[in-house]
Order: sequence, then structure tokens, then C-alpha cells
Amino acid sequence: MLARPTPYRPHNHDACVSQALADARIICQQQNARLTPIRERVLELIWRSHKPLGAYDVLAELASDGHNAAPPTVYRALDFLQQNGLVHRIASLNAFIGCTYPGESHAGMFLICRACGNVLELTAPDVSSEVRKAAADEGFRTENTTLEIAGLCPLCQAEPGHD
Amino acid sequence: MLARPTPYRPHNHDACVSQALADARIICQQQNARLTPIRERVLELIWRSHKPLGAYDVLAELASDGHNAAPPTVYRALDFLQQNGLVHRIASLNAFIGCTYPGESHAGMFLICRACGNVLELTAPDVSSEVRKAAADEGFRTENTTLEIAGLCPLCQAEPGHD
DNA sequence: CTGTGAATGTTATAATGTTGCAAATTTTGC
DNA sequence: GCAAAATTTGCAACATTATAACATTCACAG
Repeated sequence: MLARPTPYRPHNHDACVSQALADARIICQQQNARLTPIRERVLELIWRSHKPLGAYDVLAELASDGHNAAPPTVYRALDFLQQNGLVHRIASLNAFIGCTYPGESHAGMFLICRACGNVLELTAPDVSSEVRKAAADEGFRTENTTLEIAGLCPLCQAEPGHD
Repeated sequence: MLARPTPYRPHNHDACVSQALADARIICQQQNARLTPIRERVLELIWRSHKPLGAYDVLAELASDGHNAAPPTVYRALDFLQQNGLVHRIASLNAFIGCTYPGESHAGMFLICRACGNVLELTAPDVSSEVRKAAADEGFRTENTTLEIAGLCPLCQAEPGHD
């Protein structure tokens, strides 16, 4: 597992992907969840891209593999991965991204760069606790939080259109 | 403008809608934005429902009015209303809801009850400031925040399926 | 008036997501 | 092992959400 997110720094992406897959195998084993070949392949594709990938993007990648899948196959794999905390759905993009903190219970917060399309997932305990507090003040029982911030990442502020 | 959101309390809904429309007219006049009949009608339909309304729901309501509109008409009206801060789009629902704080610059936070479908919009300065802080720590320039909390409202916790 | 830009109408199509059922595969109880 | 049960996948059709492209109408300044 990554010690810290490697957001906007260059990094060895192959290692990044293998690590994510290795983590996923362990987590699924612990949870008695079956990381079947399709599911693992979908997870790999999502990690390879490192940017949010739409369901139909995944479908296209599978097709170029020679795997002739239909939409339900992809959506089911994505559901499974979400259920097991391996990917997140970004509602404002209709797209999916690998979870940076799999296995750890967390309320993800996503920084989405509108210029380069990269997304950084953070866990911000102070944010989460303020959110819980605000909801509790209204007597609301929080089950699921969607927190997505669109803007400009550090690189794109300095160097527009770098990627 | 409402002094305070009337979240889960019964209230005079007609007054609520008229007030929202009156506010909208004033705001558009101030901003030199043209609140045309279609736009105003769409805003009214959204307020009447008091629950998030999908674009095609709006379309259906217009149709039952005898107004035979096509999707672009509705989407354009919704875009206009969003641009002018009169409605919000709830990304996790693909639906729209009237803004409770039109005219005031704010980062909305939405409490979405999965049982009754009601949505309460809050402005939570403490949440906003924590969000800004977390983004700033990463050097990220925030432009737009999506914060949607799914869960159970007070009434539905007590009385499942009340609405 | 009349030219200009904004708003709306219209048709078609793209993008995203789901339902329902059949076939294959894996697990489980014996 | 082996048959029943449960899970997973394949597949076809369809539902929902959103946009593109271009024509037409409308409001208003000159």
C-alpha cells in the first residue's frame, strides 16, 4: 500500500498498478470475495489509466483485448469493485478510479483537475468530522458522502495544458 | 428569501414556491439575465416538486401542460438556472433542485434522504473552510465543490416510509 | 423598420446505465 | 467424487440521461 498518495509527481506506474492488484488480491481473500479474472482485469485497466475511466472506456479496452464484453459485464465488475472498496465512482464525471486507500474505512475526497483530468484522492479527517457534525445538527443519519472538488492541480496552475 | 430552511417540517408549499419565483425575478433583473417564460416555468416545476426532479421529469410536466418541448429546451433552461444560481444539480441523482440560498454565494451541501427522497440544502461554513484547507494543502485551486450526503432524514429514521 | 444577437424549436444521435433470462462456472453438502 | 445450490458471466434488448447541429423566432438597439 502506498505510504502516501503520489499525486502530481512522476512515478513508476507499472509498480503502482501491480501494487494495487496485489493489495486487491489480499483484501478480497480476507473478505471472502472472489476477484475473478474479469474483475481483476477491470481493476487493472482502471489503475493503468490513472485517470477516471468511464464504464464504456473500460468496455472499449476490453474489446481491444479481444474480450467481447457487453455493458452489464463491466457494470457488474465495477459494482463488485465498489462494494469491496477497490474503486470509487466519481459522480460528477460518471467515471471510476482506483481507490488509494483500499481496506481502510474512509470517506474519500477527490481533487479533480479540470485541465489534466488527474484525480487525487484524499482522506481528510477534519473535513469528515465537520460533515458529520453538520449532518448531525439536522438530525440526519449519514450513510454515504460524495465529496468532489473540481479545480486546477498545482501543475496545471503553473503550466497550463501540460498533460 | 427564507430565513432558515424548512427541511422536514410541514409548510405552506405554495407560498414557498411563489417566494422562490419572486426572488428569482429580482435576482435575474439585478444580473441582467432574462428569466423567460420557459425558464420561469421550469424553475416553478422544480420548486413545486420540492424533491429533486430529473430533466425528463420536467419534460413530462411540461408535456402535461400542453407544452411540447424537446430535451434541449429543458437542458438549456436548466443550464441557465444553474448559471444564475437558481437551481443546483445533484450529481449523485442526475436531478435538479431549487437553490435555497439564491443570490448568496455559497458552497451547497445536500442532505439526501434515501427513504423519502427529500433533500435539504445547507451552507456549512465550517465544512467549506475545512474543504478549502484540505485542497490548499495539496496546492489545489478549488473552483467548484460537490458535497452530497446520502442517508436518512429525521422523520424517516423514526417512521420508515412515511412519505 | 431592420439588422443583430439571444433564445427557442426540431431532428437526430450520443453517452450512460439497467432488466431479464440463459448458460457456464464455482461452491457446498453429502 | 457428485449432484444440488449459488454465484458469475453471456447476451439481447431496452431505458435513461445528455448533446450536436442547424433552422426559426423573438427582443431590442440603432
